[in-house]
Parts: sequence; structure tokens; C-alpha cells
Amino acid sequence: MSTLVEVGRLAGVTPATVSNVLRGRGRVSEATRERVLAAVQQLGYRPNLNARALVEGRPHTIALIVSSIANPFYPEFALAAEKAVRKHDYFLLVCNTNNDPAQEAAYLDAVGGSLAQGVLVMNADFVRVDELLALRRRGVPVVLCMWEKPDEAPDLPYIAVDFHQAGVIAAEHLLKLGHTRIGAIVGSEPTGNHIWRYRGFCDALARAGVPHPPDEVRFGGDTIDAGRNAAHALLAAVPDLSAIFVSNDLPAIGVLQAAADLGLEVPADLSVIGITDIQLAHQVRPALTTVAVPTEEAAELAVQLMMQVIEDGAQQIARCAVASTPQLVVRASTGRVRRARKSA
Amino acid sequence: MSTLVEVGRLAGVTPATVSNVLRGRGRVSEATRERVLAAVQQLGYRPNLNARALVEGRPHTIALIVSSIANPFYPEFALAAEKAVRKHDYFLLVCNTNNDPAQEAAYLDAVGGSLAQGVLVMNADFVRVDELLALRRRGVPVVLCMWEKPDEAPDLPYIAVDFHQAGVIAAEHLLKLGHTRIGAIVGSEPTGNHIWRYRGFCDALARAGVPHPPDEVRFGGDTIDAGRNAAHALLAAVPDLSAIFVSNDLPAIGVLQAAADLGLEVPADLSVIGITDIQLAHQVRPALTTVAVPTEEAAELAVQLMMQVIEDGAQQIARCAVASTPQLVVRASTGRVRRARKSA
DNA sequence: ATGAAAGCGCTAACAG
DNA sequence: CTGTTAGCGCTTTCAT
Repeated sequence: MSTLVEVGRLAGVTPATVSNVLRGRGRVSEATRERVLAAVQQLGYRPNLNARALVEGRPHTIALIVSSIANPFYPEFALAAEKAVRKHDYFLLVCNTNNDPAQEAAYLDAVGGSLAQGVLVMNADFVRVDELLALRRRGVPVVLCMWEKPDEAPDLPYIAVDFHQAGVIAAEHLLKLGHTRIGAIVGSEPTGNHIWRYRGFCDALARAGVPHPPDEVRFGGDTIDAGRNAAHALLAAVPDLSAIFVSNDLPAIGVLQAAADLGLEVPADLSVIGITDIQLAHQVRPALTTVAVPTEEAAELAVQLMMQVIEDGAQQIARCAVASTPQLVVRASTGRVRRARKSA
Repeated sequence: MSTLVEVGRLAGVTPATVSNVLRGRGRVSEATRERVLAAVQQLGYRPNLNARALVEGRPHTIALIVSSIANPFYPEFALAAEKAVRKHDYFLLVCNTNNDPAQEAAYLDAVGGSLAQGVLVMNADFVRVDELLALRRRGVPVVLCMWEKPDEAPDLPYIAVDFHQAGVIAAEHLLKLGHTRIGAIVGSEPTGNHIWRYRGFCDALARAGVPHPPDEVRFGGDTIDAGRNAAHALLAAVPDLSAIFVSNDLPAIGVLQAAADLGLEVPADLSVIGITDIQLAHQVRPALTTVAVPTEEAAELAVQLMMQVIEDGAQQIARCAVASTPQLVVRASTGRVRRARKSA
């Protein structure tokens, strides 16, 4: 692995000149320029990014902390984030904490040791805001991606997505189709991340004068299995539902499976709607109707915010950027209410 | 962000001593040890990894090149790789090339500039072996993960998985269930990555004396959609198949959907088997019977090989480690052949 | 047991 | 237009 000095030696100039050529700084004669470039070529020289980061005080790397990679949404977001940082000529370091606080601590320490210049944190149920504040105090830019709880805005820059509105949109879609017996399955604890999605749903129903008794909702995990189990429980308790609102696509797919288990036709017997629009949503059968969250846009906004925070240096005022409103994507899992089904 | 010097000043020692304390080197008295640690604590000091990498000549980072993150297998493998490198106290830099040669080049250049110490390359259809050889020539350790073609062993260290045997196992499972009309869907080009899986299948059938005419196979992409389309085409041409071998789980799930489209019951009317055992395989309904590839083990082997190559320095002899044999995982998508179906 | 000094590869002023 | 110089933060002999 050759160095600037070697390139310079080969080209008959000093390292400084080579550096100037490579970075387009300073004035360099065309002749030496070409000589230098030839030497670079010949030696297969690549600038040592560590040395550069050291002298510049920061690496061209942004870290993304995700809590799990099992949920396909996270890889999808990671992809979007990577695209976004590459646009700014940064590299993305994906840090999967696997829900392990030790892992997370190790990563945050490393980032604090300038493994990366800033850290994007994918909002999951287990964000340790205190740790992040400590990191920020150490001078590391931190941006939260996809904050879900407008009432608990953290003292950190973050990207907000209006999940309440997503819940409203989902509910209104079902209402418009004539459903009045609508159950709900929430992919988090009652105080968890998805609570505002559910509130949006409830608000829309209330506004429409459609009752939603507390026994027609189930809370659970953000997985296919949890969704399936919750649907089985819900439909056993309340068999005459004609539609189910699910707070996320993964459990919604589980609901689809539960319907199949029970011999219910979707959407003839049961309509199902999710939120997010992960890839899988259009790959399952029936394809899932859902409320698409602007993932790519959120990732871009997060990176833009990060760049601003980096520019502004120590400032780091807690700001926030709001992504555009989620959009209804109608597929095959929802339809007009047809007939009341018999109780089991 | 504080430095060694500042910590030393606060503790009343030189940076060298602080370094010794932090790395457990040299002899340090218990008294100063504690003073130093206290200072570290108080300042929230974190060693600058760039400086360390610079002086040590290499960063504690391994890169993983993946071609796409759309296929859920890659994130799963990335997770496994991350776990494996963390065991050796390295960080994993996930480089998603998104099948874009420019991206890949950018990453490889950066790695060559010691963004990472070595690079794990996930085997996809588009591995640019020449680029990798060039990188290796520059002194960067390269390890190929999951090489599929035993007859085209690259001149680079790699992890082999016996995909031929995976094909054999899948075929034998179907044969044991009494199937004799077995179609095949291959998730790659006829010369592509999955070819040895298909050969395994063919060999097993041949050995059993079961015919497999060339019009009972379809080649396509490694996606759910491609699998579904291929299945529709295959079943339209050869309606009396009682089972379909699919070279990967994703297209196998597509086949499951095609069966549902056509009103075929799985496994009563049609058995379906895949290869890999991605998470989705047991989340779909009916749950997919598949031949599980030892993903975690392969990742661990790849990292171990990487560590060896790193130790051995410039040697970098092309070696190879073979992961253990794939294992049959019987779920709900395969069953005994029941009856001959009528032609459509 | 601790300190002094050199240097990793690069960039940024400033000098010539 | 190009060279000189200093230094980023850390590790590592080698002295003391």
C-alpha cells in the first residue's frame, strides 16, 4: 500500500503537491499534474482515509444504529440511508445492536472515538435517549430517524413522520368501504411506539361515530407471528369483525395468515390494512393494502439534518424535519363490506 | 472530545502512561492506574480510532460487500457476519453496492484506502473477481463468502457451501414422498449462481431413474415475483407435476403463491421445496419445506478465514473452508404424492 | 514505574 | 507553481 511520499518520489515532487493534485487545490502545472496522476495510477495509490480523517478531525463516515435486522423494514431503511449519505460522499456504517445494550454501548463508544462523524438512530422501542444525549454532549452529532411520539419530542434533532395521520388514513379507508365493525391489532405495547398510529385510528372512528369497544383491540409484537396470534385471539373473541386495522405491515401479514387459517376470504370476509408499505406488502397474497410511509424521504431528511448539524458545529439545537404525509396504497386486502358473517 | 494528552494532564502523567493503562501494557502502579481511570471517566475520554488505526497501520474494521439488500437473505447474512466480527472485536462496515458497479468501485477504493482492513464479499451473480484480485494485490485481504461453483474456484480464499448436495437432499426428499413428476424452477440464469443446486437435483433424479425432460425446468430471477411467474409458466406447460423443486426460498415462496392463484392445495395437489431457510420460509403459509444452508456457520468461517489471512500478512494463499452440509427442514409445503391430477 | 521522542500518512499554512 | 513545516492523536521503543 503506497503512500503520498512514494507517489511524490516517483513523480519527482513533494507529497504536498501530490495532495494538491488529488484534491484539486492550489495551482499545479498541467505537466506535473499528469506526472503525478501517472504515478498514482502506476502505484495503485489510494489515499489513507484514516490519516485524512485524523488530520481533518473527522472521518467521512456516518453511523446508523438499528436495533434489529430481523424486521425487514430496517434493512430497507438502511438502504435508503446509505443512498442518502453516499450522495454527500460519506460512507454508512450500519450498526446493528441486535437489541443488546452492550452492543449498543460498544458502538456508541466507538462512534464517540470517531469511528463515525455522526450517528443516525433508527427509532425503535428501545432508544436510550440518555446515552444519546451523553454522546451529543461529547460533541457527536446525533439525529433520530422517524420519531413516532409527537408528545414526547426528545431534546435531539429528529425526523418526524405523522403516524397519527397514517392511522387516520387507514381508518378512513375502511370506513369509506362501509366497515363499521373494525378491530385493531397494535404491534407494540399500549405505551409503545405504535400508540399514535392507533390513536389516529381511534380518532377517525370516533369522528365517524363508529364505536370501538376496548375488547376489539389487541396489543403485541411487531412480527408476523405476533400479528397472527393476535388475530386469532381477536377473531375468537369478536368473530363478527369485517375489518382489522393493523399498526404495521408485518403483523398485518400475520393477520392475513390467520384469516387463511380460519378459512376467511380476504377481503370478502375480512378486510386487512397495515402501515408502512414494506416490500413484502406487495409480495404477499392477497397483496396488502397499506398506508405508505415515506421511507426514502425520511432517510434523506435525516441525512440532510445530519449535514446541517455537522456544519453548525457545536450548536446542535434540537430541530426537527417533518416528512410528507403517509399515502394510502390500495391493494387486494381491503374491499367493501359485503355481508355480516355468522358468529362462530 | 478529549485526547490522551488531556487525560494525562488531568492525571498528572504522560500520554504514554495513559495509553499503557488503557491497553493493559507495560507496568503501571495501582495508584496511577486508578488516577488515570478516574481522569478518563471524568473527561468521558474515548480513544480516537482513526489515530489508532493510523499508527497501527490498519483499522479494526471489516467490510462486507453485498450486492443488494432487497433479497432478505443478505441482511440475514450481514447480521451473522456482524456477530462474527464483533467476536474478534472488529466492526463491520456493510457496503451495499446495490448492483451498481460505480458503488462497488467506490467502496473497494475506500477499502483500499484502509477504510477497512479486509473485505468479505458476499457471493452474488456479479462478483468482479478481477477487481478483487487487484485489491488483493494492493495488500487488502479478501474473502469470498458462500462460493457456489466448485468447478470455478477463484484464486481467492473462500467459503464453500455444498449447494450440489443441497439440491440432492431436496430431490431425495421429494422422491421419498413418492413424487415422480417433479418440475424445477431455478432462480438464476442457466449459467448462473444456482446451477449447481439444479445439478444436484438432476443427479438425484437420474440416480433414481426418474426422468426430467428439459421442458420441466424454468430459469429466472431470485425473487418472489420471478418464482411466481415461472411457476405459472411451468404449470401451464406441464400441468401434471406433483412437486416443484425451487433453487432458493424466495422464488419458492412465489411458487406457493402461484399454487394459491391456481387453486392448487399445497401440499395435497403440489409439493414445493426451497433452499436456504430464510426467516420468511417459516413465516409464510403453508410454511416452506427447505434445505437449510448453515448461514451463521458460513459467516463465522468467513471471518475466521479473514483473521487468518490478516495474521499471515502478505501470504494470502488461496484457501478455502467448507461449511457443514445443508440440512433438510421439513415443514408444511411438501407431502406424499396423493393422486394424479387431471391435465388442465 | 514512568517519561521522552519518534513517527504513522496526510493536510494546510506559509514561504519561496 | 512547488517546497517546507508543523501537527492531527495515538502507540511504541528506549531511557531514566
